[in-house]
Amino acid sequence: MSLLQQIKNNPNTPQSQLATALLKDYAAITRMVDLLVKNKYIKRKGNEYDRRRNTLLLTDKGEKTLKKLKSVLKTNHEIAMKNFSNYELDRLDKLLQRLIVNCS
Amino acid sequence: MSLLQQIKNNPNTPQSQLATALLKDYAAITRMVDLLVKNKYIKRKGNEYDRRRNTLLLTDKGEKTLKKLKSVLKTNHEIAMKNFSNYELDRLDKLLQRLIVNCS
DNA sequence: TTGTACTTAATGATATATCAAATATATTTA
DNA sequence: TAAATATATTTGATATATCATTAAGTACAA
Repeated sequence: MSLLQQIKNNPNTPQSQLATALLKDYAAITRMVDLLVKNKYIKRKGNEYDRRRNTLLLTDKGEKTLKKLKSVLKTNHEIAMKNFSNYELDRLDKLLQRLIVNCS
Repeated sequence: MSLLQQIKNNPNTPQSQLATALLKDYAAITRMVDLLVKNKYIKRKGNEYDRRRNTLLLTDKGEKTLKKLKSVLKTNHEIAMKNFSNYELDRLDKLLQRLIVNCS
């Protein structure tokens, strides 16, 4: 999902950057892209200016699926956040941020 | 680690229970046990009363490693929890519990 | 007792991740 | 500009997880 979204936002995002965004390594991204291409969610095109790179384009199927995914994820998010006030959400966020800082 | 600890606490814990504890499936446990046996952290013995089951025993190597692991994990825990008061910890715990309930 | 259903663990097929090495292209430098 | 270096992606070997199936043992009712 985030992969499709990222690709949609910028078809020229280098895969290295996708890897960072998804917390995976390059190879994992290559293989995810392979799968998405194989299942016709995206198309791989050569990048015009740097022939090492790929330009990745969502197909119609990819666009449709992304829309559906978004709606499902929105619902899930609402379910997860049920009965949380903005204040509590902020509190949780801050506590987790501190945990992350401690661990890094 | 939790696997070694569980085994140490009760060599007769059925592997299904280990699976639940580690949030893995049976097959994963079988393979982890295989690996631990192969690398001589534990020994597999037949269970006296139910021949389908295994009794798993820590070797000396397993015991030693568990001790080291514990100390490392303790340190990590302290690092992660640095500057958290008991109150904050409780707060975090409660918020996360609610999240879990919402999602289940 | 025997036949049926349930449990426990192991295995096979497959999916997805990593690390290390290879490949292809771009960029820098001598 | 040629050679060295750097960057982007892919590929191969391997690790670890899952699901579905199988095998072996147990329990228990007819």
